[in-house]
Amino acid sequence: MDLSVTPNDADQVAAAILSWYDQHGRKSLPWQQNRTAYKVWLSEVMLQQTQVNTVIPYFENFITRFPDVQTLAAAGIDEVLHLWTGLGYYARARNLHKCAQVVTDKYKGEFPEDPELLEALPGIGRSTAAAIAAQAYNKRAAILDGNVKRFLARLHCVPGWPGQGNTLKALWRLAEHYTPQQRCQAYTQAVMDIGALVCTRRNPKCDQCPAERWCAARLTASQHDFPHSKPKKTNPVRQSTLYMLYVPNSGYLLLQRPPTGIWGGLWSLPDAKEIKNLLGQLPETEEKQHLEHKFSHFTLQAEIHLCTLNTQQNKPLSLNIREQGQRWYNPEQPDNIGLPGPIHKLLHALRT
DNA sequence: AAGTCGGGGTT
DNA sequence: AACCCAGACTT
Repeated sequence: MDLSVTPNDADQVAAAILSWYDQHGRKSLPWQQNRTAYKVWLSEVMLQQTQVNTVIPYFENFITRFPDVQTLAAAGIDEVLHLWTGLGYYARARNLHKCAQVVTDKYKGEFPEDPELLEALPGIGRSTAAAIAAQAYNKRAAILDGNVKRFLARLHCVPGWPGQGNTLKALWRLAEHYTPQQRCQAYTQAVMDIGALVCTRRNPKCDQCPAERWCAARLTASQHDFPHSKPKKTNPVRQSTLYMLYVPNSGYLLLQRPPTGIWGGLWSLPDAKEIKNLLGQLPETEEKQHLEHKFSHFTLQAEIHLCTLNTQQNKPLSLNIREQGQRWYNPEQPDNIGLPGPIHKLLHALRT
């Protein structure tokens, strides 16, 4: 690893990157139009571990429904999760909602400019705080997302994979080193664009890169060795039994999942234990389906039991009382709630 | 430091 | 099928 750079080098590299940005950088992304701190923040949170093209329609939906931070703060969490459904990492949506309320109440609806204050807000870490400060307020702050990690790891042949402590520390040091005092908004966008469009994971377009002449990996033809890839491990399989409990004229029973854990805050099907708590016994199954869903860190295999309850059996479920965390879901008149993709698919697959 | 938390795009 | 994506948060 070559950390023997001087401030003078950093200025030259930053100047080349800024010049590249003026010619080739992205300037028409939705959150770059009529830029506000609210739009920058919303986009940055959505873009955490999520690709640009995936985010765009969600961003548009959110801006239409919640045009400002006060509107988002005043909304119900179920509607926020509903609009977030499919984006994944639902803690982001809960933190987003909470953050909107803090900004509305504590900061009178104006996001702070200081990265340290931004980082204290829920759902905003070091890189996102810097991105908001730089993009919304043109403040000098270094970002380090996946794009920049790859770009810097190659530029200096930084060993190790970025999840490792010392590797991450070296990358942050480089990120701070190259971030210029001036035009930080453009620079920040530029390094992300270079990572996304030029210094790609495979087949990087080094001949188009403004930092080619300084790149240690390019010099040694070792672009493909950096950054080192994450050590892989096999994902476990978790098995479960879920019930599609149907009550005529009401719908399917859904339970709200606890705020933390998988599908946190979303509405899902009850498992056998939950059904037994509610009914005292397991109902007779009419039909079974198999569900397999792959998460990034485990595979879910579930047996789906279809059951219909007659009116007499309804009583233990307090049909006429809307219990906290329980609801009846009618696929023909769906509620605006957060519903995991595979559960939504199950509930809407029974079209006759 | 390691684990948890999604769903989708790309190859 | 494997790998990664505009990471944050908990343990």
